[in-house]
Amino acid sequence: MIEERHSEEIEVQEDEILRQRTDKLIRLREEEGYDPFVHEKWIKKHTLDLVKKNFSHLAEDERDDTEIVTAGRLMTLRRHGKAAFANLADETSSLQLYFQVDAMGKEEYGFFKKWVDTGDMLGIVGHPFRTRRGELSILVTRCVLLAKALRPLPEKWHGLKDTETRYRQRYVDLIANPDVRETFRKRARIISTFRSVLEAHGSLEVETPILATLAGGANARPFVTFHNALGINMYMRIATELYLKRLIVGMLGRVYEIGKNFRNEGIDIMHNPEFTSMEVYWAYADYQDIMDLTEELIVAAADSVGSRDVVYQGTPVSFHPPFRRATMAELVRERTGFDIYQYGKEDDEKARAFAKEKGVDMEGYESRFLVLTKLFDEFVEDSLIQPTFVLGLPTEISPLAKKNPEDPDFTNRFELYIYGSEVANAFSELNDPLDQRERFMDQLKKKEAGDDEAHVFDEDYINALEYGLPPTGGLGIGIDRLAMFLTDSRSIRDVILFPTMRPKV
RNA sequence: GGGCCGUUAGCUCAGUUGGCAGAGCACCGGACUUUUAAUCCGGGUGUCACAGGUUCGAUCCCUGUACGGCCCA
Repeated sequence: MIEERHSEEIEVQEDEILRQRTDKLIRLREEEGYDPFVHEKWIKKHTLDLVKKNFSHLAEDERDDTEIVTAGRLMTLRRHGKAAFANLADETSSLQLYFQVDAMGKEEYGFFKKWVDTGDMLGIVGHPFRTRRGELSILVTRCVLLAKALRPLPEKWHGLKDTETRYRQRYVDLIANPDVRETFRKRARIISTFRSVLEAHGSLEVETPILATLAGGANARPFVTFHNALGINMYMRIATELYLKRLIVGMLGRVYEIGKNFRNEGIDIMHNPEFTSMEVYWAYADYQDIMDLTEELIVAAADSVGSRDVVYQGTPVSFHPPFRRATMAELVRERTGFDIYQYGKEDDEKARAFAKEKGVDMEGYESRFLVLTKLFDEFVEDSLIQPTFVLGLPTEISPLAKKNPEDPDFTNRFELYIYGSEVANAFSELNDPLDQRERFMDQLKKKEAGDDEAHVFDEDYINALEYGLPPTGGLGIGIDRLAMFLTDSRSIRDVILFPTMRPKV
C-alpha cells in the first residue's frame, strides 16, 4: 500500500529556538532590507587549511597584509562587546576568526553583532594574524551573511551522539562530527583507488541494469517492484555478475562495475539492504590472476586511506601482502578435525553425524559439502582476522564457478575474509553452457525444495554462453565492508551515508 | 523471528523508594576590544516516545505499541 502525506497532515513542529530564529530572519529582512538567501555565489579564494598552511610561520601578535577571502559555517561565538572570537569551519579545516569594531567599522560590526548566530554560513574577508595566546586567526574586515541557520547546532563539546539521529539526519552528524566527514572521504578514496588500479589494467567501467525482470548472480531474495507501463513485476538487482559476463561474451575484454545491489534481508551490523559492490571480469584470466588483482586492489585501498597496518576495533589487522592462502577443506580440518576427503558419495549421513557431534544442527537432506560449509561458518570464519584467501569452495555452493578439473566437487574459487567477514568473492567463471544449464537446474530444484535464496534460471545468460565466453576470471568486492575495516567503523551504517531506516511514526 | 537495553529541554546527560521536572552547553535580555568549553548578571524554553492500566496522585510501577541499539537465530 502506498501512503501519501497530505499538506494538512504536515504540521510544523514549533520549538522555541526555531521560532526565535525564524522571527529574527523575518526582522532582518524587514529592518535591514537584507535577505541572506538571495546570495547565489561567493568567490572563495582560500580554504581554511590553505590559510593554516600558508601562514603557520606568523609569530605571536604578527599580522600579514594578504587579503584572505574565505567562507564557512560559524561553529562557536565568544562575544566581548566591541570584539568577538569565533570559529569558522569549512570542508577542509576550522580556523579562529577575530571580529573587532576597529577593523570592520561600526556599521558592519553592528550588523554582525545583531544578526549573526552560530550555525550561519558566512563569507569572510580579512587578514591572517596570530593572537597573543598563539592561535592563528583571521582578523575580519568584512563578514557577509551567506545563509542563515534557523536550527541550533548540536552541543559543541559532546557533538551529536544519538545513533538514530546521526543516521536519519546525517547532515547534522556531518556538521557536528568532522571525523564522520573523514570516514566518508576515506570511503571515496577507496573507490577512486579501485578505479585507477583497474583503469591501469585496461579495464572498462560499465553500467548494467539495476532494474530488471530477473535478479540473478547471487543467493538472495530481491526487492520486487512494478513497472506501470509494461504492466509487469520487476526486480532490483542482487548482483551485477550475469550482465557483466554477457559483456565479456560481447568482447569488451576487461570490464568492471561499481554500484548498488539490493538484497531483501534483515539489517544488522554487517548488512544493509542496499550496499555497494564492485565486480570485475577479465577475459583470459583465471582465479589465480584475480587473487593477485584482489591483493593489489586491497593493498592500494589500504594505502589510500593511510596505512597497511590498521587497528580495527582494537585488533591490529595487517594489509601487507602476501595474504594467507588456504583451502576451505584445510581450514576446516585444522579447526574441527573434519576431513572432507574421508567422506565419499555415500557418506553424507556420516558427515552430518560428525557435525551434530560438534553441536551443529544439520537439516535432514544436506550433503557432506554443505556440512563442510557449515563447519567453516561455525568454527573457522570468526578466526580469520587477518586478510585470508579461502580457496576451493564446494561446487554445490558455487553455481557460477568453474570446477577444479582434478577435483570436480570443488571450484576454482576463493573468498577473501577480513576480521571474520567475507569481503571478496572470486572465481574462474563457468563458461560451459551445458554445465551452466545443469547448475541452474540444481538451483531450481533447491528453489522448489523451499530455498527462496537459490539462484534463478537465466535462459538468456545461457544463450550468451552459447556464443562463447572466453576463459574469464571474475571478482566481487563488498565496498562497504572493506570501508568499515579501513576506517575502524563498527557498523556498516557508519560507512553508508544514509543507511536504511524504518520510517518514524 | 527470540532475548536484553534505551527513548527526559535544540544537544549531552542526571533524576524521582510514586508528591509542582534538573544540570551543562545551546537559546533569550544585559555588561565586556586577545578569547578559545571566555567570564559576569538575569531568564527554563518540556506531551519525561506513544496508548492503556494500577493509584488520591505516574516521568517513575504494570501491560501493550513505535523507533533505535546490542546479542542470538
